[in-house]
Amino acid sequence: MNKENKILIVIADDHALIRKGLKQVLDSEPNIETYEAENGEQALEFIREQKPQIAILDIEMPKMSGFDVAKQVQNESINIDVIFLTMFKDESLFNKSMDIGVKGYVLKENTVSEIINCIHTVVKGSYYLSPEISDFLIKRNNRLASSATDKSGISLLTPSEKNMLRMVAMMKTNQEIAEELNISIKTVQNHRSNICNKLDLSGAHALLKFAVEHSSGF
Amino acid sequence: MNKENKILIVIADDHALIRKGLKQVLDSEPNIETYEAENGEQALEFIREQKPQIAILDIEMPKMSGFDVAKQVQNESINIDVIFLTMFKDESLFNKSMDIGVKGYVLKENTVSEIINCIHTVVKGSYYLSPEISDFLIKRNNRLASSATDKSGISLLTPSEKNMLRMVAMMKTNQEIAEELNISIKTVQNHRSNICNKLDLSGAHALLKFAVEHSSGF
DNA sequence: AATTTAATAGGTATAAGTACCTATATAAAA
DNA sequence: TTTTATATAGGTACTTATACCTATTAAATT
Repeated sequence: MNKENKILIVIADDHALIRKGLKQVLDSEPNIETYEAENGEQALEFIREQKPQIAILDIEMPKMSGFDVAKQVQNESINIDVIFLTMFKDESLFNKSMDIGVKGYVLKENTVSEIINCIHTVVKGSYYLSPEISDFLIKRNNRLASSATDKSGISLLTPSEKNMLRMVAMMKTNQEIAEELNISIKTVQNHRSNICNKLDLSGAHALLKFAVEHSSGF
Repeated sequence: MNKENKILIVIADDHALIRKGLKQVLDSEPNIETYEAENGEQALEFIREQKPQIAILDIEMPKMSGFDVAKQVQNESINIDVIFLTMFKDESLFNKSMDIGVKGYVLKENTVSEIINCIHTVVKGSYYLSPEISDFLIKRNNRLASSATDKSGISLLTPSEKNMLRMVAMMKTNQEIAEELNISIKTVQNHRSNICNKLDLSGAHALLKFAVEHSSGF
């Protein structure tokens, strides 16, 4: 089954030089067809109309950033793999990118062959990150998996409060927790309230979110 | 302060060809000194006696695997950065490697320049992974169950329903989702209802629980 | 042309969680 | 001994989510 009829790729970067260079590299590949956009708006328009399989987006762009394009694409449930091409090794930017489902994250400082590699990897359904970025990912992973980054305030909690958190993390309802511990549901609610105050949490599901994200740390 | 007096590196691989090639590449770098070992035992012996800063270990080796060397080094609390050089993109092997504190993971199929890059990154205190490997880490991070758990019925969902699930997994409230997508909260509620029916979920937090646990699968 | 699916939006009722209070018994600490 | 921290329980008001309903529009299928 030859399904690679042609991979249609939109390239969005406000620097003509990078855009042209990238286009030249990609055009030398068989089965790849490219379209250029010089800002996010143009890219999004093309994505909506032509439905390319892949979007290679510069993050920093006028009118609409690559980040905004990726978010919008996700909101509209458009089936496209997004690859970010950026100059900055910014950790929080990277984390946000992962949150909105970006499949590839390549640094401009890297070799041109890397972007080809990235495209092939993403087409196969995998993620691709520049190795310099993988450090962030490991840290991110370790943050979720270890109590070393314990500055969250969990140490302020009493034993029963920690126990409560454990059960909240299992997504048990207050009623279920109350029954399991043979205490009143009001007690459970009070514990939750107290925990929220100690951890400075507020709003719907705030505690549940915290509990799930830190479930390894208590 | 010139702290790079010389980086001492031990290379352990049972294939002389790879060993020599690697040595040649590294010796062309300034400030790097190499020692060769043709199996894990030799490598460990050298590590104990000469305390090199970095060990580049093939995982598959006779007598003692690179994996065993890394574990032993960790047990003896020897201060050394371990880089695995391997042929296999094996996910469980990679996960185990992360658990024993390996700092770099490079595939042999990759360019020789990658290993140089890896060494510099590791020396600076960061992690380095071949991009093909970072995919594993992302999956690990997304706390995925295997693709076998894919039988959960997610394939029954429409694109907007999957999108809804993504946002539910981020623990956004219906109100927040509605605002972000510029649709009525009732639409959001209906989507949730439909998803619950399709996935045969019911009860408090059932959807949220599902979404969080399967957040890698959509 | 008729039917189905997807996305949209509304109604009504109930259940669950959050916010902010008070209050008591007990054990540990100042 | 008085104070403080912890675990317990209740009240009240409000917000959010769930469970079933109906219904319209557009797009895709039959």
